Order: sequence, then C-alpha cells, then structure tokens
Amino acid sequence: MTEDARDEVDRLVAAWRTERPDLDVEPLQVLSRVSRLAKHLDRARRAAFAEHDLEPWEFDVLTALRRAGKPYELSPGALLRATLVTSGTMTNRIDRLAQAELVRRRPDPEDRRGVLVSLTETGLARVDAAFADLLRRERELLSGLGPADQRALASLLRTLLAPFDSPR
Amino acid sequence: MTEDARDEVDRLVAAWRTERPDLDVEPLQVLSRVSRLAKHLDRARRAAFAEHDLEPWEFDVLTALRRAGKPYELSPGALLRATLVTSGTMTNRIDRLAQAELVRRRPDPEDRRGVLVSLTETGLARVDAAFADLLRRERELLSGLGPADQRALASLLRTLLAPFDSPR
DNA sequence: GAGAGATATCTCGATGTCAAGACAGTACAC
DNA sequence: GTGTACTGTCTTGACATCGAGATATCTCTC
Repeated sequence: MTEDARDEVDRLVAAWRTERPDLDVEPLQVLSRVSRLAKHLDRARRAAFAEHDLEPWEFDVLTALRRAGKPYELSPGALLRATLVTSGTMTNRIDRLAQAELVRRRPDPEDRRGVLVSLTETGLARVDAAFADLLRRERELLSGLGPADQRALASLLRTLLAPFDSPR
Repeated sequence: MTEDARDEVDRLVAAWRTERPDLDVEPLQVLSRVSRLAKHLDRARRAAFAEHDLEPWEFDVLTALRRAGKPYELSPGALLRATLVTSGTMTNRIDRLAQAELVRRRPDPEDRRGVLVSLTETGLARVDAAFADLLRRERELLSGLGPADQRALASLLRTLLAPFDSPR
C-alpha cells in the first residue's frame, strides 16, 4: 500500500521514513501539504492583485471592510481580528491605505478611544475588481477537483479549523 | 442546503453571499481555509520549537539537512528549493545557523562556485528532538479526524499541490 | 580554446511584521 | 464618585524576508 511519490510531500515523507523509521510521520501528509499549498497560494494571490495595484495585505484589509456591507466601516480592532495580525501591524496598514486614499479614518463618536475606518469610492472599486479576479484564479486552481471533492475537502478543513475559531 | 456557520470561513462566505450575490464564492470554502489553517499552524509550530530554542526558519533548514541522511550535507541551492525561499534569504539563514554552530559550511570540492552545508552534532540533536515534539503536536491538531478522513484529506490536498510540484 | 549563456552564491536596500509597551478612555465594583 | 482592571489604538525597535543585481565559475558550442 505504498503510494508512489506524486508531489513533494510524498517525497518528503518517504525521506523521513528512511531516516527515522521509528517515528510515525503521517501527520505530515496533511499538515505539510497545508503549509506548502498556502505558500503557493500566496504567490498566486500576489500575482492576481498586482494587476490591480494592490498588495495582498491591502486586499485583506479592504475585503474585510467590503464584507461588512454599507457603510463599509469597521474599527481597527475588528479589522485585526478579521485579518489575524497584531495591532501594530494594523495601525501601519491603515496609515498606508489612508495615504493611498483607499480608506478614511474618523474618530468613533461613541467611544473616544476608538477610531472607525471606512472604504473610499476608489477603495470600493478596487477591491471589487480584485476580488472578482481572485475568484477566477482560485477557481482555476481548484479545477483539478470536482464539486463533490471540493465540498468534501472544505468540510474536512472546517473540522480542523473549528477548534481555532470557535473558542474565540 | 445551507450550512450553519461552524467556523470563521463559513461566516466569511455568508457575508460575501450577502454583499455580492452575483459572484460564486465557493472557491473560498477551500482556499481560505487553507490559508487560515496555515497561519494557525505557523503559530503552533513556533510554540513547539520555542521549547527547543529554535525558530521555525531554523527548523526548516535543519530538517532539510536531516532528511538528506548521512552525512547531512546539502548545497544552499538544494536547501532553498526545499524551503521555498530566495537565495538571499538562504545565505542569511546559513550565516546565522553557522554562527549558532548548528551547521557548518565548506567549499564544494567538485564545483568551486559551490558550498556545502552540513549539520553539526548539536544541530542533529536539536532537530531530532524538535521534530519528535512537532509530530506530537501535529497529531494532536489532527485528532478531530479519524485515520480514513486524514488519508482522504491528504489525498485531496495532493491533487491540488501536484501542478505546483511536478512541473518543477 | 574562446565566447556566450547558464548556474551558484552572496550583497544590499527596502519593506512588512511582530512583540512589548505607552497612553487615553471606559466599565464596574465598592 | 473613586480606584482598579480592562480595552482600543498607536509607537518603537528588532528582525526575517524579498528582489535585484554583483561576482565567480562552469558548460556547451563552434
């Protein structure tokens, strides 16, 4: 029941089996693939956004605002929870997005510690265009799997992700 | 056939469906989960390695050497292909690993442009300990899935990864 | 055996991220 | 209301990464 090496991870696992036959390296079959796929995905995203003059980090922030719906406005705190970055990083991102006039900052009228960040017209247009493009490319990446396989994959990944998301 | 929101990605997809009902956002079900899971995985790895005084990037280089088998020696070029980083990054990594006496550098006797990097005794011991620890934690992360599900997941991911790895 | 192009590694400057901490404002118990 | 703990945002300094380019060496063709 040995699998022939179809991808880098199969080769990696085979190498570990030779070098450390005492260890059960099965977890790598899943988790190394997740890491490597994410890395390739980052590159694909970067390429897709480049056509719209957006960096991946810019897209991440803009989409979070876009998803919020009208008036496309969230606090920095909400944004950093949505994007899994630290507060320092988010401050820096908002600074640069505001300078590029893709977002606007205004004081929160309800909480004087707070700030609200919203999309500008330009920001809205850019993120919508880039998102449509991203979906096109992602669909292409998934074209090796039929609809049923995609659903199965999504469901298995959801199970792994649940412990990270729900206890929040 | 609506799925109840079990994780962040379900919520994210639901938000997009409201905001952009004209787009088919199914690809996100898979690919956003891959990205998010990879991010969580990075944090788990960082925590695991901290106990062995290793950074994730150090671990990546050391394991590539470890997998190569005796005499645990590879060229910088082979290392950067194994770790998916650029050459400048690899030079920097090797410099710091050599300073920490986890690896050694020597000129390649066969090719005077080249260099060979090998594990020291310390490097070998550290990477073996950290790897065993990592596997323990990864197994824990996967404990929500039975063996059959893990194999199914691995197989689906392999299909997605194949186009990136094989044409290399 | 000379030259053109490919390959291996390293250097350098710019950049985005993180962690830790500073600071202002809020909430809640007493 | 006062004090204490918490929350939300921003500042700062260190650091790993990338991309472009520099240099040295090898390979292959003629």
